Amino acid sequence: MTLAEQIDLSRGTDITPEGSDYETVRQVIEMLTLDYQSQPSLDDIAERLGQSPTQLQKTFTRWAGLSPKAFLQAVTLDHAKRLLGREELPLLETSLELGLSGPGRLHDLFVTHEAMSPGEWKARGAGLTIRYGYHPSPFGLSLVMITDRGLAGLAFAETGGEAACFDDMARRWPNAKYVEDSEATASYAARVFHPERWSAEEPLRVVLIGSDFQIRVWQSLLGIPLGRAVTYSDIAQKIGQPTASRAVGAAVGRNPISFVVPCHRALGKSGALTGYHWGLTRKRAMLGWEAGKG
DNA sequence: GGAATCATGTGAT
DNA sequence: ATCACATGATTCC
Repeated sequence: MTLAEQIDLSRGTDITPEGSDYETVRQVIEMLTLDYQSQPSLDDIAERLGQSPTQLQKTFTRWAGLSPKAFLQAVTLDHAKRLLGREELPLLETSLELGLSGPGRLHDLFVTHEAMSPGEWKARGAGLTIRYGYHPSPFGLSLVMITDRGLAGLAFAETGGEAACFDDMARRWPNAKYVEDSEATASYAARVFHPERWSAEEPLRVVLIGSDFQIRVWQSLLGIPLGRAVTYSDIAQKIGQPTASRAVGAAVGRNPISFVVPCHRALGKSGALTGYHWGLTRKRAMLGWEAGKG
């Protein structure tokens, strides 16, 4: 299925130009990653994509608000290390400090989160109705899942992989009742990828469905401001289990509300992007995209 | 710089 | 019980 067809399929969302640009961005990131030894230039890449460098320039500025050069820099290990920062400020202080510099910098104050009780978690979604729909996004086709308490799931489908994506999500809460309803999910989809539309007055409402440990990890992810990143061991320290960094990695990997709960801002201690449930390319794309917002 | 190896907590089976 | 991990530190080359 082509991207244009996917966008046609989506109902009730505004069709953003960013949505159709992702395919180009994805290919560029993959070429850079696969051929990192040969260091392909922008001209090389444009040629291989059958585009002119000028077209590519336009695509990047439209998609990320960044020139190709700045975008490529944003995707390097050096940049990731900078995101980690040097100083050892506790996360909350850091975010409050950065929050003073303007709207859109803060993450957690503009997202209200509510956790399911342990009992509800153990019931594996029994008694819960989850409505879902597919919508275009800057990072490919997204699957949005909501309950009446808020956004419960956000996932990404590869082209033609909608069913696999749905299964991946539905397995997490196997006893829930699933109803396709993209009219209901459209209002979430319209805001999720526009963090500048989140506000303290009208926060994005999310509901975390997971184990106690997972919820502690996900809450701590919500404290990472735009333009910053933390390591898995930072999170382990923060939740008071300093030797559990690997368990943190596992919990981060099971974050059901990707992007909104910014699990892409968790990196290895070296700055390496050690993994991403929806593909490392997408993690790079998110960090590059955010580099244009900060 | 790797590659190999170890200690490690959580959640699924 | 056992196993797979989106880790990280250490110890070899």
